[in-house]
Amino acid sequence: MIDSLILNLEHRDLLTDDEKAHLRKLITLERHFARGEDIVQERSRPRYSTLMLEGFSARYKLTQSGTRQITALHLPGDFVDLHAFPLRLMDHGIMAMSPCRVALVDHGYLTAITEGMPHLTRLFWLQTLIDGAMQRERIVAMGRKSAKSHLAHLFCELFMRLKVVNLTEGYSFSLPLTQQELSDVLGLSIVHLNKTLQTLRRDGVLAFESERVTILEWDRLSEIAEFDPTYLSLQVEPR
Amino acid sequence: MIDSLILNLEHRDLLTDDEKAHLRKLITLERHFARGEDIVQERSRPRYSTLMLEGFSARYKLTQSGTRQITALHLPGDFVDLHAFPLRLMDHGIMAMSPCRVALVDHGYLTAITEGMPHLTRLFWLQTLIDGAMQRERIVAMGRKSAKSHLAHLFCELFMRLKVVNLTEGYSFSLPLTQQELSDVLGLSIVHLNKTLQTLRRDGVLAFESERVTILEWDRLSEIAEFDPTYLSLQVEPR
DNA sequence: CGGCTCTTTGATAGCCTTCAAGCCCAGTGG
DNA sequence: CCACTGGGCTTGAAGGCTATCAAAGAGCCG
Repeated sequence: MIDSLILNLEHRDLLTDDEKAHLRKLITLERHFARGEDIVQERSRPRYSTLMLEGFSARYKLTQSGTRQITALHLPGDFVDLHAFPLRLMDHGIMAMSPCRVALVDHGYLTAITEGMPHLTRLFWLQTLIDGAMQRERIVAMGRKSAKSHLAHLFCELFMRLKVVNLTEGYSFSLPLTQQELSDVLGLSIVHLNKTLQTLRRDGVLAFESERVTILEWDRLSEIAEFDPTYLSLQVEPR
Repeated sequence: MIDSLILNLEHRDLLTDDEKAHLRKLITLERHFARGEDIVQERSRPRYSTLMLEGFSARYKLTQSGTRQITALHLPGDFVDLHAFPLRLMDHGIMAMSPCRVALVDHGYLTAITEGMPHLTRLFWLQTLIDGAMQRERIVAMGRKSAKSHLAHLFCELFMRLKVVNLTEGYSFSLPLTQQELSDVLGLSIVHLNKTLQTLRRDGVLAFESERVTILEWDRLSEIAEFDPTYLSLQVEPR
């Protein structure tokens, strides 16, 4: 159940048995969301944080003109909404991109962790910092890379993150996003996203059909993306 | 000395005298950096975190082709590099954009805070989450707003943040950035940044000369920017 | 008065958006 | 079983925003 979160954390630091036990106690309340449903609404004040157990979700904002920008994608094992704990008031929404199963973790319980389990606190903090690092990569890609490179980068990142939680099969993984949704991640129009995707396919580095991505040539893809996984902090060390 | 950080935190939650006393003890080592100097280098493993006391600094990444993207600007009172504490290995650099005075805070001391001062820990965590919120705003602006709107948004944000630490005079503030540097923040070419800046000047909403910004019409500027300060978490409440 | 960096301007090219329409496919209902 | 329907995908064309190239003005410092 909670295994994905533990996998996520254990890729960054060692966990004691006691800490794992506490993590397992996190999940007292579970909820399901249908594709397209809001998991957390903008301007709400959640009293619990949500942890992804199954499915994909997205952090997003809408502009006045009604366009959408997705600022982050969240996978099983991501503590999606740890942000709401210190932030209190949500400045953005979180939507289920596929059928989702999530755990709701009461903020009172999180407060208790900050008061009694400093190491676990630092690891939770770390998770939100890695979110920040991923956002910085997105900013760099949006500002200084081509659409093709940006898209390649996104696939590289998703592959690495899904691998951590054992959701890859070889160089292939499930990605339940439409091209419209992908374009909202990259900040491109759907037409241009489609054409960019096709250049990657034509180059033979990638296949993407029926919600499944297969990376055909990792080396060329990561070269196109200028992908350097340092920012994902995938090293076990004392934190 | 440490006043700016305290101002920053006190705009988000109440601090006890004991907490303030601990904050004042943070600064044991102070350093100066010249404009253009690296405060923290990419791929380094800092043993201390840096806190801005005076001046502006920028978080940046370079691409293979040598272009630069600035992912965040940091002002006095910003705990710039709290990130390095749980992240350990820097995936980006931090550069002084003006002469800077910074405090170096030993990570051992921060660990002690996470172990003995849970509320202060949550407030430090909050600071990094606000950094994340600002990055999300940048992503939205880069992906779904025009250059003009994005630039206007940056000025709105800087104004609000500088106001918190008493570095504004009326609607005016010092901004020691060249247009080249501004263009690296927005992910635009310097030529286009210049032309965009001039449309804001021509509209009469803003003046920017000799490193000083004056907002002439806040309402119109924030309308152009679609600026909503919610993401800055400028509310005092229990965290 | 140079020499430097920063700013500004003009011209051209290209990436990306928008608009529009056709295609594919799965689900639905007759 | 098959036409119908709707969402998602694909393609083409035209236009606009932004990048690049180039060069001239402006301000500062030695």
